[in-house]
This record gives sequence, structure tokens and C-alpha cells, in this order.
Amino acid sequence: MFYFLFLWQTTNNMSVLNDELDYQILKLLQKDGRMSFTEISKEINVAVSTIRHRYINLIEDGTIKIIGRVDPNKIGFNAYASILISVKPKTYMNTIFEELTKLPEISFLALVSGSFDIEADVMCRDMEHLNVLLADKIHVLEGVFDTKTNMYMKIYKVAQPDLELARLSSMPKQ
Amino acid sequence: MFYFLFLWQTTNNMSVLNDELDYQILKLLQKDGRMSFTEISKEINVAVSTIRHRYINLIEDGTIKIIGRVDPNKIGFNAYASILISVKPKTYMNTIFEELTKLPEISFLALVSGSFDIEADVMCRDMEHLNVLLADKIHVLEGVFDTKTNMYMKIYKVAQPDLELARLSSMPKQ
DNA sequence: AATTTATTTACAAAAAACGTATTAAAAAAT
DNA sequence: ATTTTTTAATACGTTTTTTGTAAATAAATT
Repeated sequence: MFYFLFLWQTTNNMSVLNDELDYQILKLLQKDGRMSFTEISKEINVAVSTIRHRYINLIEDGTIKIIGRVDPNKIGFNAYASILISVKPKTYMNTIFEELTKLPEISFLALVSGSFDIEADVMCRDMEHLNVLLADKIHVLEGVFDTKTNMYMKIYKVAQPDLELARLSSMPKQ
Repeated sequence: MFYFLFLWQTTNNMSVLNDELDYQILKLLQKDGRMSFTEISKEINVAVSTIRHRYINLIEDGTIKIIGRVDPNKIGFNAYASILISVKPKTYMNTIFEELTKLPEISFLALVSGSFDIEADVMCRDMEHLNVLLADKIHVLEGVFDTKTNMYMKIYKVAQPDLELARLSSMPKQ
């Protein structure tokens, strides 16, 4: 009977630590995607092999992806804009999304609520480039009824989802 | 005389390959931030030490940053929204940016052209969370005159700046 | 042409990753 | 309640990679 209680306790602790461990790994990699498994394991006192296993799982289920984030300004993109698109008739939505996805200038593409249907954020070299993109690649698409373009004039913050906020909820894994 | 010509040729090739080399490194790291220097060097036929030097420079001047990009949905963020803010009087702009930058829910914050002044994209757990954020953290700020919130209902694309497009211009390093 | 500066490269020591095997724990079945 | 199955954590030796330093080469400056 006493033995049973003991087992229950370890089980409980482990299942809490499980998710907590993933959070800690994610948090460290979020800041520095090249941090070695060895360093991570030292930081949170778990065996290197465990970190590696967890890492592989997190990568495979798409929870995290390690990427090099390139600063657009440094490589010559000086016109960052938000293009809102109104589609009429709405039956064109799917084909428009398909076509827009292909455009290399588009860095973010989503279906939005509000008076427009689609938001497409684009990174262009300059106003000329943006202008040509709009005229030759977007306005020509069948179903594009109206657009509204606004420039991002100064960027104050670009951040990752805050894991501390996520931890408050019960971590529903997809 | 013949020797001199030979030298000139190598020089010329090298200087073209210089910027091209940075592009190639950036392109590979953009896709896989954990790719080893060894692997990169094999891919583009340059000594490992060269790749490493270039890498260190690219990191130090902020051209690229290796980060773990966490999928918001996988960790329980189900309300992704765009909040447009109108500021009156405009003298409050600076303090509002300062305050907004602190909010952990905000993943993107920028000064925008158009009928509103500020765009703040937020990642919240759910509608309740978003609602509380708006009411208790944003609407209460002095100078926030009006806001307009739209939900990102489905995300079709999240991409990095396209290096092929950048290569077309003359790579002005900042 | 000489000097300075920057870039590329080579190499050896240290550190890290990988593959595999082992151990331990949790869940499921009996 | 015990056994079996499945899943997760860990240890360890080998291979690979990174790191620090020094040398060679090229470019820019004088």
C-alpha cells in the first residue's frame, strides 16, 4: 500500500517535469538556435542524450524549427509593406491564395477577418519594385477586386511567441 | 608579364565570389540554422575555416541570427490577431511604443502608414486572453484613441526574405 | 614597389554529436 | 497485482565538428 503511493508520486512528478523540460529546451533554442546539446544539458541538469532525444522529437513534430533569420535591411530590402486584398467574387479565394503563395516577395500570407479578405506582407527592394509587384503580379489576378497597401515605416519589435504565457495554459500539443 | 595577368584574373574571380559566398552561406543557414560549417563548406567548395570566418562576421554585424522558431499553435496560442492603433495626440507615440514593446503577447510592432499609426500583432492563448489584453493593457494607455482588431484566421505562408531577389540589387551592407 | 590590412586556409587540440546498447519508467494487458 | 509491452532516459565509445592559433595569400593603401 505504501509502495503504491510512492509509485503514484514519482509518476506525477515525471509527467509535470516532462512538459517543463520541453519548455526549457524550447526557451533556450528560441534564443540561440545553435546552442549545443551539451550546453543545454548543463543548463538544465539533464543527460545530453535526453536533450538530444527531446530535440529530435520537437523538430520532427514541427514544434520548433531552427532557422537563420536574415535581416531584410542588411541585404537590401527597403520597402516592407502590408497589402490588404479584397476578393470578389469569393469563389476566387483559393486560386488567389495559390498564386500569392508562389510570389517570393511575400513573407506573410493569411486569411483575415475585417473589411478585407487577405493580408499579404511583402519585402521589396524599393518602391519601384513594390509598385511593379502590385501592378504586374497582384492586381492582374482574377478575383482581386480591391487592394490597400500600407508601408511599415519603422519596426520596433519582432519577437517569438512567449513561452511563459504558453506555460500558463495546459500545453495542448496540437 | 604573363604572371601578372594570371594574378589579376584570380583577384577578379575572388571579389565576385566574395559577396556570392555570403549569399550562399545565408541561403543554406536560412533553411537549416544548424547546418555544420563542415557541411556548408562541402556544399559550396570553400575551406571550413573560411565558412566559419564568414559566419562569425555575418552574426556579428547582425545580418543573420540563428533562432528556434516555435510553432505558436503547438504550444497553445490559438488567437493570433492584428491590432491597429490610432494615437491622439501624436505626442504620445514614443511612450506608447515603449509600453507596447514590453508586452510579451506582442510579436510584431511597427509604425505604419495609413489611417492608423501603429500595428501590433499579438499571440494570445484564446479570445478571453486577447480581450483582457486589449482592455487592461492597451486601451488603458494614455494616447490610445482608437483601435481596430482583426483576427488572422488561417496562415498560408511564413517566409524569409528571398535572397534571390536581393541578389539582383548590389548588396548594400546596411 | 613596399607596407598595411583583410581574407583564406591549414592544422592540432578540445568539444560535441552520433549510433548503439542499457537501464528505467509508464502504460497496457492479463 | 503481476506480467508484458511500450516508451523514455541514460551511458559510452567512435566519429565528426568546432575552436584557437598560426601561416599563407590576396587586396588596398601609401
